Amino acid sequence: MVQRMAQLAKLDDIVALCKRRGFIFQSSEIYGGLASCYDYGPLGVELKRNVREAWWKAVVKMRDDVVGLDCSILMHPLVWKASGHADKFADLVTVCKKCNTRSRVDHLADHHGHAEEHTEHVDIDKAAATPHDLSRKVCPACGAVGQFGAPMAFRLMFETQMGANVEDTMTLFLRPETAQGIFVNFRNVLDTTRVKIPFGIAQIGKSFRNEVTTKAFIFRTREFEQAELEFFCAPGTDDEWYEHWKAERFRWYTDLGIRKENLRFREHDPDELAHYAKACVDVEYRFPFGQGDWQELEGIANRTDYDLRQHQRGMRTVNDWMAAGRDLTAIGLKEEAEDYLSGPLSYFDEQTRQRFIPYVIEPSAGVDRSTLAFLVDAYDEEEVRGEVRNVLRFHPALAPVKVAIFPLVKKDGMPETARALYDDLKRRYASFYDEKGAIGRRYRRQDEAGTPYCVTVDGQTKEDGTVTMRDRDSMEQIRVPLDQVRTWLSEKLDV
RNA sequence: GCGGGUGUAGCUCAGUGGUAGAGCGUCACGUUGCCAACGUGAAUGUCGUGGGUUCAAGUCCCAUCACCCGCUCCA
Repeated sequence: MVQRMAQLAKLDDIVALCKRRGFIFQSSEIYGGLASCYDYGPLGVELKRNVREAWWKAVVKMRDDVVGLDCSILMHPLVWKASGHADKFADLVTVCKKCNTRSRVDHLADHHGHAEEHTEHVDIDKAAATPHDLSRKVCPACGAVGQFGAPMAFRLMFETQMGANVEDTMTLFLRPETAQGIFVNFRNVLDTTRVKIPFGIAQIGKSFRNEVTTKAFIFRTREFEQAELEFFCAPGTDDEWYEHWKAERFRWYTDLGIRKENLRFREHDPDELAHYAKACVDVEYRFPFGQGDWQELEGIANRTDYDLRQHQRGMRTVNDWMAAGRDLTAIGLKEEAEDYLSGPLSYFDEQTRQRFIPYVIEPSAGVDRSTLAFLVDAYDEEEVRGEVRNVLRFHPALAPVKVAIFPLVKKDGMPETARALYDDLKRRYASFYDEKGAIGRRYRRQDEAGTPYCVTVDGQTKEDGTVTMRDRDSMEQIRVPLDQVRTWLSEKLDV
């Protein structure tokens, strides 16, 4: 219990620090805020960019078998029919008046065990308007019969309208995941980049989900950023690649400074798996909120050949959709073709002379969640001479500012020398110059922003050409020749 | 959506129906010169928002927004 309180206090401290130092603000704050939405301030935007770049470097740049992509957020409505989101992302939910438990209407059974059939083509407005007889349904939580409130409709995808002319506007969805943009471009990439299976396509971008509840600061928000890789491989090699990406992705977090004891895998039980997934594991971080919960940072799934097969069905449904007046709820996906294995999204392997639908291993990471985890894990308070020192022990690659440059005092030519050094360093590293106030205060301010190194030009600089190099974590200082500062930093920072 | 809690300066928080406060931080000047130093001064408030009660509301009442905790939900 004591530990739990400490953890709760810790998240509060981090939220306060985020606000105080300009990492993360509530969205639309001066208007009273907008639920579940957050803005990244000057330091936060640098941190988040660094997280993205670290991911892109590890997943795309450092590999010969992965290429990048950046898709539009708005896509053809049938994409979401094929992916299953258009149906599964719209539910009717009711609340048991007795125990206040929420259940999906289509999951409720009466005491004979008959669940209402899950209709595949849900028009949420029609479904909400249709009377539902729940008088004999049993609450799965408390067993009460017929104690349900009126069903509430949930739209789990955001909708928007495309077209300025009211008469030919089309309802579109904001993507609930970036993955589908990759599947939809599989053929394009294959035809234009000379990639050969096994290979992956990576993308970082915003996604949107109308979560029923949001949670814990930026952990679960309705607008969020994903970093996703779809790695295409031959059936039969998928288990191997699944293990490969599990190891790669776990190591990415620990290489960037997440402590191993705060990170773990959680393998999904077979009955927990989505119907198309052969295996799925979450990379979880022990966040200091809730009960000190392990919470998902990233899911790594073996999605088999499901997605590409679904999109082959989707492609064949376009005419039906047009004929139905572009009404997504009025149609069903075309059945899978008999020769689907040689369909438009199949792959021909020249070595084995075989054609197949590739299997997909999908590491899907939450950028905002990772950013929060890096913040939480880096956060430290320590007592120095009776004072609390707040320090963010970021990995150099993630630190928003890499180096701060100070003149010890604002006279005797020190500002000029320091300024010249700053002008040189900023071309290579995110740098910060400060000549105001006591030196100790300037150091501490940088500790709180997570800046790994501070360089101070002092009286000795004029005499022997050296400056003080101060280390964030140990607070130790060494002297480095002015003209070797850049080299010295590159050894420490370019890791 | 339900239950509990919170909302006052940039941050942390005091504030008995009767003049809007403190500490920290920020800024300026001076001093000092390597770890949140000192002195002097300054700026900073839709008291979350909107109604109501009252001679008078930060304080009481109603509604609403946001955040936190617990349920619930969770491609």
